[in-house]
Amino acid sequence: MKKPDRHLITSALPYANGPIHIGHLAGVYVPSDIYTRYLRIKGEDVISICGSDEHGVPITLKARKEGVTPQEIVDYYHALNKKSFEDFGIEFDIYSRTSNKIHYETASEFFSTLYNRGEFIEKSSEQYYDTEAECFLADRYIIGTCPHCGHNAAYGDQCENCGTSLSPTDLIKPRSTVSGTKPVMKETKHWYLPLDKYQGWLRKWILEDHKEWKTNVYGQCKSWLDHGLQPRAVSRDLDWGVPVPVSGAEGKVLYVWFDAPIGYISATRELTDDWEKYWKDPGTRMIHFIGKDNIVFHCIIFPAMLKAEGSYILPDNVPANEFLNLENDKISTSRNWAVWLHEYLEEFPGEQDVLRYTLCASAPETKDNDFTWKEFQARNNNELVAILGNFVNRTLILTGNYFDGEVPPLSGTDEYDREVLAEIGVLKDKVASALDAFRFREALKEAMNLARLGNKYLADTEPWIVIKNDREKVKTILNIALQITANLTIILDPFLPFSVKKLRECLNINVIQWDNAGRDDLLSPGHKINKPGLLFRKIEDEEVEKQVNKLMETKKQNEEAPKEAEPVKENIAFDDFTKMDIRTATIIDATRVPKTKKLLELTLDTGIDRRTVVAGIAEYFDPSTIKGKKITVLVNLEPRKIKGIISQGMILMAEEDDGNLVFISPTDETKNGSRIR
RNA sequence: GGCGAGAUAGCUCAGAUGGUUAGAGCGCAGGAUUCAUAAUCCUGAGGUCCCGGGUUCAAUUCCCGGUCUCGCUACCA
Repeated sequence: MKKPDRHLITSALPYANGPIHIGHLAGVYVPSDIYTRYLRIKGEDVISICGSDEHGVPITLKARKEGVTPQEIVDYYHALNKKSFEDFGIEFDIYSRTSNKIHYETASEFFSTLYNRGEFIEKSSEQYYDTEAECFLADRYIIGTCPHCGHNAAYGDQCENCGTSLSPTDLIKPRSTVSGTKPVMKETKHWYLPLDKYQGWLRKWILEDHKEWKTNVYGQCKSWLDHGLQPRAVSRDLDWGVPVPVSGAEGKVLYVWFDAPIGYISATRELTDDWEKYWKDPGTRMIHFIGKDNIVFHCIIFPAMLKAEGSYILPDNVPANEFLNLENDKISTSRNWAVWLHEYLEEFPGEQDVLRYTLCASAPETKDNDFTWKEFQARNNNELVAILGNFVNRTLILTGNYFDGEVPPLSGTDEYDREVLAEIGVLKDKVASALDAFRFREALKEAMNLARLGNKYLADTEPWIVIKNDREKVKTILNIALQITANLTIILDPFLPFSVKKLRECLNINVIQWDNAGRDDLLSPGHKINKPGLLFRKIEDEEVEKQVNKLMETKKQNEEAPKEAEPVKENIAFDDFTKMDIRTATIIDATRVPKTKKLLELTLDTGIDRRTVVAGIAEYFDPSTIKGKKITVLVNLEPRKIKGIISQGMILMAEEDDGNLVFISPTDETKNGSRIR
């Protein structure tokens, strides 16, 4: 492979509606930072780009809920996250944001270029419109009754109660969250990027030219390509975002998926006037660091955009990671189930490297992985303290004790000495080839093996015994141990920048470039080292217990008050109630509806007749166990065809907080068809 | 339901274009050692390589079918 002239590293733009947590770090920012630092210490031309993604509906919703403007929301999280990254040692060359003027300009220009060239399709469709607020309603702005679970505040894209994904037209009794009124369907025009047009070259570019991409990435792309790509809307009716730069497009903005990746470009423009060199010169190698939820955008959609524009380079690789769980549970911002970066930085001051190390050592590279505080403690105490910190400490202390802190000369090596010295170079190459292939866990393990090698070397040569009758030999031994230590400052630099900085101070040396790793003369004889300080401290049981308790407390709170009390629906007239004909009934037969996950076809004896009802309860009940069950049923619901079966009525179910469903059954013996009122 | 990824030692993961005893780190057990934050070093125990078929002289590896986990997607009360 030809060596690139320069590197452009991008890290997924974090969405500015919440703080950064360990899942973000392990999946995206720790690997991207390690990779960037690796290239830097190799002396490569590299820039690392990131910033806040500040548009999109969720931010407008959060703003509305908190009674502030979207700008205030993004200002808050942008500042918080920017500072957290800085404090954590994630060294972006720029951490920009998509509400910047330069981003508006860049995104508008990008759109206009494609627009003028006729790359978009214009299409009109009917969408919900709020006549009072005079605006179109994004899916999330519409709430109504969930057709699945009856939850009366389901969003137009998803019901948060039962997790079902919806479209706004599915909602029963939709209402606008803007004005509270009932929205009407109205025609609106949008622009679409015809992804299908790029299907051919995407297929070749990914499936043939990039077989080296990670299997999860490659497989996901193949799946999309095999399904066939569809045109995708690039605009939305919303007032928060980059306005569509076309006359007659008032009240329309660029869809956030279109504007966000352009954020990489605008951030680069903000960073340097030379930005085109990084984005348009084929000598640049672009790498996107992302999580698995972003694969399709970075491997298919953004490249299609860049290709359509024509003057940009395409990514060379997209090393997407899987997800990180926390103490056996999915990380969730809304459930507060996370280790937040800004909190970690406060609670473990000066210990950035411990988290960097843990997250890298068990990064979700090939499959989802679990973070536990116990493992965090073990990694710190058994590896950072016991292997790395300890080796460095004993070397420096021995040098202090025997040679008054001066590097002794290498005075004659035996075969074992030479083997050990040679091994340094071997390990360096292993670290490099692992990093080149984005295998960060393996790279870190090999880097730590250098410290292991040091410990073994000291144990085998026993300078504390040799000193008694062969001082010359001890000079050689400690020289070698010190050379290993100096090599550690190079090889560990990308992973543990804070500790390596401390170590350099102890050794009284400056940054040494990567290519020098493997050498046995990094420290010259007579060089004075400083008094050693400990690189890492042990983390006590109480500290991790405290963290676990904090999580347990969160869990408890979630269980006790898992939901906001559901608002009581608006009052209805007694007549409305009497319109409903609810009866007791018995389930006579139940079978699964083929090719569905949730549906059961029930045959009921309602006392009036026998009828068929389709119910979405298959996930909770085995058909064979509910036959003969006494239940209640709404019998005069308008019949509806579901999966080709006419459903005549609706079973009444109580839904518990965890989504579990319970039949509403009479507690005493009741004749089928008894009316409920 | 469709698609993608995964399933290997108590835990986290490597690995083999099929071929003697399947590896590493941590944890565990025993030993050595004391320069070092009781830290290190050595040795050892631990695996029906998810299950069932098939191909083969030989399968944990290839093929077919299934189970479970995660994700995307569809259908949907």
